[in-house]
Amino acid sequence: MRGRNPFDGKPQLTLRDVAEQAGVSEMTVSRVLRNRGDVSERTRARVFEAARSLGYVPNKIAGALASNRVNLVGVVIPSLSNMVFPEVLTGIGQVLDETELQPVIGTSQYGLEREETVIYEMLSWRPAGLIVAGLEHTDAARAMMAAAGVPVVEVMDLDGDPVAAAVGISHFEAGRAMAQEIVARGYRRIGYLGSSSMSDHRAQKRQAGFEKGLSEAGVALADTCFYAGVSGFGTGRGMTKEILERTPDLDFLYYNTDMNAAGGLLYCLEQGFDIPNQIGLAGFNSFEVLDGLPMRIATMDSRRTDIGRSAAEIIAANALSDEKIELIPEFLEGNTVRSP
Amino acid sequence: MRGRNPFDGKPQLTLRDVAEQAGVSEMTVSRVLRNRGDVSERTRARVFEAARSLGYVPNKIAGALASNRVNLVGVVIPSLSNMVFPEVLTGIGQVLDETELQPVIGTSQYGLEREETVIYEMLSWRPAGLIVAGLEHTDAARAMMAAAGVPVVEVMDLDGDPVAAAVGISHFEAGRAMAQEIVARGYRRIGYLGSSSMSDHRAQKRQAGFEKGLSEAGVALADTCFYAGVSGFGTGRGMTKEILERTPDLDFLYYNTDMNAAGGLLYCLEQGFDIPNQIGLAGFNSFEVLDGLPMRIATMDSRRTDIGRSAAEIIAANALSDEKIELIPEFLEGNTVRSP
DNA sequence: CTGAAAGCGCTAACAT
DNA sequence: ATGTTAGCGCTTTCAG
Repeated sequence: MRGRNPFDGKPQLTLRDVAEQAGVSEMTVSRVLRNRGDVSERTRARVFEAARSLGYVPNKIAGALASNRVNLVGVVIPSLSNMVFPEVLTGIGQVLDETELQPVIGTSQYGLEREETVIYEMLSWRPAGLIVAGLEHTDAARAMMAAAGVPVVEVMDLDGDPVAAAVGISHFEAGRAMAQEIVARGYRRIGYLGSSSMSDHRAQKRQAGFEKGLSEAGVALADTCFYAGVSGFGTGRGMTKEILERTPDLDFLYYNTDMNAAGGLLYCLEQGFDIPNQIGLAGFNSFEVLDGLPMRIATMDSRRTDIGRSAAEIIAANALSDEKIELIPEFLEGNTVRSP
Repeated sequence: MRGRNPFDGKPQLTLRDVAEQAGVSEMTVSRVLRNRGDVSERTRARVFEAARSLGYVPNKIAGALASNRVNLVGVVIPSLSNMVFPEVLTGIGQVLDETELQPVIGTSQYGLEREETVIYEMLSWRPAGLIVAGLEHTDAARAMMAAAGVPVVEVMDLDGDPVAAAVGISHFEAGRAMAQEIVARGYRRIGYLGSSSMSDHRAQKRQAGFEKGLSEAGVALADTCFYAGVSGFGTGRGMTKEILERTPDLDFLYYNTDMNAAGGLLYCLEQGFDIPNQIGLAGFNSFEVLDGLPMRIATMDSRRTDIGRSAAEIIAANALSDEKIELIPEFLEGNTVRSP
């Protein structure tokens, strides 16, 4: 019985019921309820009254089938627990709220197989568009996206080969730019702290770009530290303690996210380190919630809301485009790095 | 053209196409693709191959209309930006992942009118169930929920009059219990710091319960401080500074959420206050991300994941129940309060 | 094990 | 300004 609707025995109200109640045809009711075509004011009022009094709720399934229109936009992200994704959704929502379109969210839990399933399920509802986080997908998922017949936008990342349109930043370049900033400020004994998960492709790319940037400046990464599990103050604190005990002469710590950096910052302050002189810190992802820490962590704003807005605009324009929109992350100096 | 599907000119594949390709009837294809009824192994293989090679994606809209079944569960929450709601979604997801059901998320942005619209839109897709955060709704929304004909569960809160089933905690009692803990630990000059928004009904209830608990112990709230906007370290820090400058002899600060409490904690530590002796702090909502702060904030776990799981179980059982499930929040002592 | 017919509730297109 | 007709793509039901 699972998933049975409506509850057996309680038939749903149809246009016909409203039409009878109002003494007009189904078609007229349909027009009134959708504000289509000319209907006399008198009839309008009668229909609305009939619908209201019966508690009629239209059946969008039937409407969608008949009209071949669905006002849903599928959005596939890895998770809602990582704050970056709700922020992308905020941007999407800002734009779609101005339209008839509604986002429908699905999560892949960082699994490519699962992502494929979610995309398949979403497309089976024939949405008006699809927004998918990241560029890494199974072949089948890419094929579905390519054949969707509606606007598809991949978001967050531009380091790779998008199926269709894409909006994001280059995480590789973001890492590289951070390396340049750090080296320019005189740091030389640099550690990287990040996730051991291979599924965080964007963090991987930042790390690669970071190492590239360092090596271009003739600096080698002095040490790395990885964690399994979720980012957070405890994680950042633990990693920081570990890497500094192993390599005490580090003068800079670059974290995969500000959440971990915040934990590291608190640890370093407790240890009495002189930040940013003795040791500097930087993260990624500028989280508003962290304003109010004892120091402002140097970071790079990944422009998540802008990315969401931009992707939603492509969908709203019903543009079957394959344009790539590269946003440039903003370096926020904070006060955990020395001046250049 | 907005919302038009599929893209004009690219007709969607139908069962008929697959049937022709496989040389069987539409009905047989339908059976194979849904694993229904007996189909010979040979036919199955042929059909799967045909579907795969064509890249066929079933049309759930047509399927839902014909079968009167929809495997979607509507979930209406105020926002995704406040971490408590994604955590409820996590619990819902854990349970629904074991079934055919899929959550579809809608946000009300803390607006009752908007919530009504979202509920209406969701019900118009004839979902298999509906989960709505909170007990405060417009009359129209309550009427729709009552007449939905599918399981409806209100979550998070039990202080009020649910339409049907409800799972949550009593925020009033949570506030009251916290007051008792604080008074039992000898604090007497107590301040409350929270949101000025009337839309956060649950925080309002906690505050009311808190004041009730204090007055039962013969203690009056010494001061209050409210903010507009979002919770975060900066907000908590700012409120804390303000209330302590105005009422320097406070010996306890109770915050509406751990996020604000964390900002307050950092401020108090910087000021050199002796926590928990000179001043104690407590919040609400135990966020894992905060593990790793210099001290563990006393708080109450609002059992958000359990709430989500429990609500999803009612939906998954297709139970048109009106049972109320009260979960009891757990007091977590941390080390920002004295021992009793 | 497979197929044919009927229709889900609504809307596009064409009347009037 | 309103009504009529014919499906949308699928599943249910009933026949074989």
